[in-house]
This record gives sequence, C-alpha cells and structure tokens, in this order.
Amino acid sequence: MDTAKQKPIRAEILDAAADIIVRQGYDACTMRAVAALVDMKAGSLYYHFKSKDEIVEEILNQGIETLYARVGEAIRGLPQEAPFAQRLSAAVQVHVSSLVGKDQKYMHVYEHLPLIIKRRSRKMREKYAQLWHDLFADGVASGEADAAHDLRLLVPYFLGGLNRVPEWSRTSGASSEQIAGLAVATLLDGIAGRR
Amino acid sequence: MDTAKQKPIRAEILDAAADIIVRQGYDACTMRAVAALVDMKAGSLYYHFKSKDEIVEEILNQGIETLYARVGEAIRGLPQEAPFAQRLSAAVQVHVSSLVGKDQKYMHVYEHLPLIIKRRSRKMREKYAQLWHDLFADGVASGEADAAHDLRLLVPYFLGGLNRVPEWSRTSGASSEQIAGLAVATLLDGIAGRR
Amino acid sequence: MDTAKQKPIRAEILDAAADIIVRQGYDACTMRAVAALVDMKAGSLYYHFKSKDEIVEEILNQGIETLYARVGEAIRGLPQEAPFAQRLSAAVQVHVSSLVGKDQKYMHVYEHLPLIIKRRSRKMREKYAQLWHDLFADGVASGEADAAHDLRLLVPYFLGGLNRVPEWSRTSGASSEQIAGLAVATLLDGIAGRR
Amino acid sequence: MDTAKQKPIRAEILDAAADIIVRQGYDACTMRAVAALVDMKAGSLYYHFKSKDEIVEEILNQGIETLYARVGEAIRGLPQEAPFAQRLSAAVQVHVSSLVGKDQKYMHVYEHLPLIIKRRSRKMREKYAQLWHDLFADGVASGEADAAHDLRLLVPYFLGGLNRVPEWSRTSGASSEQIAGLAVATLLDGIAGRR
DNA sequence: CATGAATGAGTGTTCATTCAT
DNA sequence: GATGAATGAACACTCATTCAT
Repeated sequence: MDTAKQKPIRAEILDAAADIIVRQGYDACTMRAVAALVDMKAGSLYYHFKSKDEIVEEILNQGIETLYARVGEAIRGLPQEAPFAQRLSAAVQVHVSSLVGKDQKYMHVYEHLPLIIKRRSRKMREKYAQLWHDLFADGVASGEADAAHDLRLLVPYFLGGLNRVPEWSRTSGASSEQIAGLAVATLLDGIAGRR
Repeated sequence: MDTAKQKPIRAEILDAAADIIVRQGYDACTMRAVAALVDMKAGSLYYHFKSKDEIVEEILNQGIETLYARVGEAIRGLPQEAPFAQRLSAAVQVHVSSLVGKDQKYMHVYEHLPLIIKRRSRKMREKYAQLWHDLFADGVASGEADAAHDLRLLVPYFLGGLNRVPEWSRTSGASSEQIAGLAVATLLDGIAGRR
Repeated sequence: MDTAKQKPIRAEILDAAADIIVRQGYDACTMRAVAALVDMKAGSLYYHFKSKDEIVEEILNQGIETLYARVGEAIRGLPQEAPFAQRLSAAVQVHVSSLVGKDQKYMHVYEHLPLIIKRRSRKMREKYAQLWHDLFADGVASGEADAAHDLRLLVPYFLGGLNRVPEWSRTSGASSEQIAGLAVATLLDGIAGRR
Repeated sequence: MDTAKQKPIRAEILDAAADIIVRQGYDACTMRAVAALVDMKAGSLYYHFKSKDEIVEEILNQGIETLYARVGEAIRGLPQEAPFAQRLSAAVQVHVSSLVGKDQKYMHVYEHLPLIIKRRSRKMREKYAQLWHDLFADGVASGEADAAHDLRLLVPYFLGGLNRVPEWSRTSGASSEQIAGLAVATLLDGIAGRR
C-alpha cells in the first residue's frame, strides 16, 4: 500500500546485506557483494554507513526491535481479562509469522552471525526475552500456568525452539499458523497420550 | 585401548581446531592458529588433511556421529518394554549432557560455523533427526504419545529447543539434569495449570 | 585594508589546509577535513580550486613569497652604507622570526610535505636563496666577509641550519632573538676560543 | 669484499623500501612498490615483517645507529690529546660522508618521513645529539671553544645545517670533503673578513 | 555556489594454499 | 613428515575527484 516504490538508499543497503546474510551466510556478506546488489561500488557504501559493522548492527537491532514492538502490541491488543492461553497464542503467532514472513528477513539474520557479533545485540535481546518472561509470570500468577517450572529455564528453552523454526519451515512446507498452533498446544498440554 | 597417551596427529589437529572454533569462533580458526596449537607450521597441516574444509567437516561429523551413537545406545540400552516417557527421558538426558559436557567441544562447533559449512553436514544431521522421529513414532504407535501432532513438525521443533541449550545454560547455571527434566516434563504434560 | 572581518573564501580554505598540515601532518589534510573546517562539503572546494595540489602549491608559494618579501624589505630598509654584519643580522632576524612566529603557519607547511610536492616549489625557493646569495656576495665584495668560502656551498649550508629552527625551537624554548643572535654570531666569528 | 653477493631477504626488503622513500618519498613507498622491487607480491612481505611500520622503524633505527657508531668511533679513534678542531673535523667528516655516501641511503630516509613517524625515532636521535653535545662541551671545557654560546642551541643549529647537506650536495657537485671543510671552517672561525 | 551521491584506483593486511628443499 | 617462503585472491576501508541537481 506504499505510494513510493523507491526506499531510501540506506534501507536498500540494509535490505541487501540482510538478504545475503540470510541466503549465503555472514562470510559471503562482503561490502563488494552488498554494493553489487544495490548497483554500487563497494566504496560508495561508506557514504551511507561508517563501517560494515554499522550495517550489521543496524540490521540486528531493526530485527529484534520490530519483533519486540509487534509481539508487545499483539499482547496489549487483547482485552484485559483475556486468558493466558489466548495471550500466549497471540504472542507465538506473531513471533512465528514474523520469523517466517517473506520480507522479514531482518529477523533471520541473527542465526547466521558469528558469536562475536551476536553478543553485540545482547541487551535488546534480553529486553525481548523479558517480554516473554512477564507473559509467563502473569500466567503463573493467575494459576493458568503451572508454577512448578523455573521460568528462567522455561522461557529461553521455549524461545529457543521457536527460533529454530525458519531453518526447517521451508523444507517442511508448514504454514506459520500450523507451527504456532503446534508450539502452543504442546507447550500447554504436552504430548502425553490421553487414555 | 591405546597404550600411549599421545593421540595420533590427525586427532590432535582436529582437537586443536575444535578448541579454537568453540573458544574464539570460526574466523579465528586459521590454519596458522591451528598449526601453532600442535607445534607445527601451517603448511605442514596439509600433509595430514587435504584442506581446511576437510578438517572442519571431520569435526562436524565426528560431533554428530558421537551424539548419534550415544543417544542410540541409550535408547537401545533400555528394556524392550520400557515406557515412552522413560525412553524419551533417557534420550534427552544424553543429548543435553553431551551438549553441555565440558570436553565435548566437538558438539559445540556447529553453532559457530558459517552457513555454507553447516549445510555440508545436513545428511548426517538428518540421520540423527530420524532417530528421534522413530522414537516419537513408537510413542504414538503405542498410544503413549498424542497422535494429534504432525511429527514432521514436532521433532525439529523439539530438537531446536534442545539445541539452543548451550547458549543459555552457561548464564542460567542450570545443570544438564535440570534442563533435561524441564524439557521432558513440559513436552509430556505441558505447562497448563491443573485446577 | 579589508572592511569586513571575513576573509575571501579562497583564503579561508588555504588557511584551513595549512592549519591541518602543520598540526596533524599532510596525510591528515584530506579534502573532507579541509572542507569541514570551512563548513563545506568536500566537493564544494572544487569550485574554488582545481585540485588539492593547487591548494597545497598555493600555500607553499604564499609561504616563501611572504618570506622573500619580508627579508627583502628588511635589507632594503637599511641605509645604503649599513655594514654587512648589520644587514646579515636584519635578514636572519626576519627569517627566523617568520619561521617561529605563531600565526605564520604557512611557512611551517613545507617541512610536512612529501618529497614530490616539495619539489614543485623549487623555483620560488631558488629565488629566495638568490636573495641570500646576493647579500653574502656584497659582503665579500666589500671585504667584510671572507672571500675564501664558496658561496654556492655556504649559502645553502647556512640556510639549511636556519630552516631547522622550528623543529627544535619549541623544545629548547629559546626566543627567535636568541636564535638569530646565535646564528649571526657563530657565522661571523666562529666558536673558536680566543685566548 | 663480501663473499656472498646475496643479502638476506629481510635486508633486501629494507633496502628496497629505503630506496623508494629516498627517491620518491614516503607516500610512494607502498607495500606493493616495495614488493615489486624485490620481485615479490605485496602479501609476501608479511612473512618477513609484521607490518609496514616495522619496516620503516627498522630502516630508521638502522640509519641513526650506524651513524652513531661511526661518528663515535671516529672520535674515539683519535689520540687522547687531539685538539678540539681535529676532533670536530673528524666527526663532521664522518657525518657528512655518511650522509652523502652512495649506499648509505638509510640515513637519508629520515628527512622524507611525515612528522608523525619521525617522532618514533626520537630517542635514538637524542642519543646521537648527545654525542655531539659532549664533543662541544669538551671543547668549551678545554678553552678551545668559546664558552659564550649556549650549547643547547648551538648543537642542534649546527647539526641542522649539516643535515640539509644531501639536499643540495647533489646539485652543487661538491665533495663530502669540501662540505665538511666548509662546515668546520665557518663554525670555528666564522666568515667575518680579517683586515 | 554548494551539495549529495557516486566512482575508481589504491591502501595495508590476511589467509588458504602450494611446493622445493 | 615438516618447513620456509611465496602466491593470489580477497577484504575493509580511504580519498581525490566528478557531476547532476
């Protein structure tokens, strides 16, 4: 629904870089490769960014920040008295669809980065984890979630599973709704057979 | 069953490389760095390996192969009629402790590698996933696991969560038993509050 | 005789460039740096100068030309029959104080330039050397200076020493009068002890 | 008189670099240019030196250290009671001929370096200046040199003039003996005409 | 007059790899 | 088996310069 087709150049560069990282890995994301994708020469990128690091960092932040904003909105968009299951479901739905959504490659970038670079976005990621932690804590407080589990373990464990999604969603051909449904159902009720 | 303490040189090289990758990242793992760790010069490594890639690939495979063997053994080591919950628990226990165990650095290597290299170990990893798939399928067949879930989604989702473990086990300070327990419990029974 | 405080832009640019060269060295003197100092963008400088070289060359020439003019004036300002020692003293005084004077940065530029660029100002520098040569030749002609020395050697040797002045005047803390005095005294009478 | 024509490669590289600096200036002394002169590719230089800086620094030190050693020897080689004029003459002679000597390009390098780099060899240069300072101080102590001059000014002034020598010795065509003679004579007795 | 944006040639440096010895 | 020495291709980055607007 955008009127202007042409994005600002900064955004185009970020897009190109994210694209390469997600499709070919961080090592393939050289300044020359990025430049080629936006029809430039490598040196020209430095007019728009101070360094390669600045590019990666911005992609990284833009990714989680968007995710943080979206999931937060999804939760707050529900009525005050919405049950835990519904809140969880909404959050998972948004998280997964953001990860799988086509043009949301910014969110996939993280998993392809060398550890040394990942560490840089730790703060923002911790903020995001806190969002989920609070969601679960509310569930426990209201008795809708089992208090038996240590949330400090449960939350990263659950998110960890969710984040692996893009890696295999492509090959399995599942929709984001299916994936979100599976995650919520197994998390809430487990998979033990009911006789 | 080796008599001497000294490992064959090939193994020493693999060890050194794995060490560097896990501790300093893939980018720091140059042939010179590896050579230095085994008291050689870079060029000499080529007498033992055809290329750097061969080294990394071997580390990679050795990691999952060991994991595959161990988990397989753990399952087969149980009595034929052992209940699903017990088989699952045993498998998870071994998987997690292998990932967290200190000297099992070979298994940590994967998370540090660039995309292009990761892709190379796909075949072996699929074989490993199949092991788990079969475990779950048995559970479904015996009615001990809920047939409602598509195993093609469930298995990678579950393993995905498990594999994220080393990333946060260090900061949370949880033991591998705690982690395995949490994973099995939530998977089987969910976290929904029982009123 | 300018009415306003604001120098013409060309002069401002030269000033900025000279400033950077003297304070941070020639390598730091990029078009961007110069532009920043005069509140412009690099490209805009090309409206005022054809190239970076033109800027540097102009600074260079302006430096020696000023020196040439000043020393020439100082000599011609003396009465026709002024003794050689006095003429020499006046010339040295002006030369040294120009080099050491705080706002005379244009004269310091030379010592920071790369060989290739230095070579370009040779002509102007030879003209300046000629000024000194003539001064000495007059001294010889009148018998006030020893005819034994080849002026083709003596003049550059003497000027060479004088030009090194700024390099150590800062650390020695000597005034330009002291320095000029020393130079004239040793040149005229030598340092051999008189018993 | 050397038996082996082939110098060690390190020395060859230093030679090449010094050559370029002296003939074309520091800016022209790129790793690629140096490499070309020793029939190598730029990257290969890094097998022998850690960085470009290391090369320059070594040239710099080698230059003054040799000079320091030679001049020191020349002075100490004279009989204990040699008069000041003779000692001075010997020192100047060695200094000048070292600067002008064909294969002594290492000593010319200094004058072509950007100030920032020059500063690095300050310590060694101060040591060298001290050598001269002592020589003059001895002369003053014995009454052979005029005590009226501040040696802290005189020594750098004199050396400064001497160092400018190579710049014009080529064009003037004077021999190093002539130059040294001129320097010693004017320094000792001045140029004032004797009536 | 000035700028935003780009270019092309070049910089120092790194690294997997090769190979004669 | 191992090394010293070299290579070639790449990398991130810089800078003088150009030019349409």
